[in-house]
Amino acid sequence: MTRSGSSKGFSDWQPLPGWAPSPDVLRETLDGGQAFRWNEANNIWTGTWSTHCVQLRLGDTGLQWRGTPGTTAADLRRYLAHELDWTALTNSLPWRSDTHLAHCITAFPDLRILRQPFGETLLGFLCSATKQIVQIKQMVALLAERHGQSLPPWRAQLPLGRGSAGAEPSTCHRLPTWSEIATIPEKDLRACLLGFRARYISETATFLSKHPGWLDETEALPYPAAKARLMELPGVGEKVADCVLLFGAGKLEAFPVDTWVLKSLARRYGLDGWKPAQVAHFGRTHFGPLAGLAQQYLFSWERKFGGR
DNA sequence: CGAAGACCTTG
DNA sequence: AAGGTCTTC
Repeated sequence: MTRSGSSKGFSDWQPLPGWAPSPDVLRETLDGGQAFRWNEANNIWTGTWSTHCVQLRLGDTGLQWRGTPGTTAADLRRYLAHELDWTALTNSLPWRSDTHLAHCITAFPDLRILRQPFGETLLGFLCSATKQIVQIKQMVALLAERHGQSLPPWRAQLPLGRGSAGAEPSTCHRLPTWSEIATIPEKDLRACLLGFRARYISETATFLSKHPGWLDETEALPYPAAKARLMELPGVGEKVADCVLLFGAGKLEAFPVDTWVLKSLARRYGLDGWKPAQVAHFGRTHFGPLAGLAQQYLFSWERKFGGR
């Protein structure tokens, strides 16, 4: 390695104009439950999606990035949904008539919704049932490490003897594709700490490998049709389908109702005792066509400040 | 239909 | 109990 400033096969640091989140909001966006493949060390975030591995840091001049060869600024901008005007989108939420929403927005300025690869998002949220983010990240990391292709630029760069065990997680492996997962025995999936989710993932993989194009077609459908189709998959209910469409397809009208959103609406909107389906209906009508973005503000606030 | 239980595993 | 889904009373 002779290029100055590079390490582990990365390019040099480059500015990424157009987004200036605080450290907390950067963390909330990358590691707040939308995605499960970002890890922070020494104020540097390392993340992987598709065949891309990228690092982000907040310097004096703003957000900077570097990536493995083959990863362009355009790849990163797409992942970060950089082409959307998030200030304008947030401004169009009904915060003027909703003081709690206004409060949440103020608490997480510049929060945004990621645009992750559709299939990988599905895999992540199939792992998510009754699990916390740390555990979901653990499962996904094991899947990548044990069953995903390693990303070439990193392989030769890994230190032979690691100083501190586990300091660098599986960020140098891509996730296995659905066709690859279809060939993995269920017991090997369970060995990745998937538990009962292993059967869902295995059956989904079998279906998807027999129906090439099915995922792409689903992603391209309008929200209601896409959601109905996703819910045909084993292990995909309302909540998972909405998460996949919101975080992996840019469908900002999707309004996932998990325990945090349930708590938020019960506590801050007086919807105590309402069931998830009722809360979902309230959310879509009250927050409008960008309900998913509103959901993310409520979710982040409730998790960070709401307690219990 | 709507409310419980089961489903894996770990902190 | 944990960011659910599916099956069964």
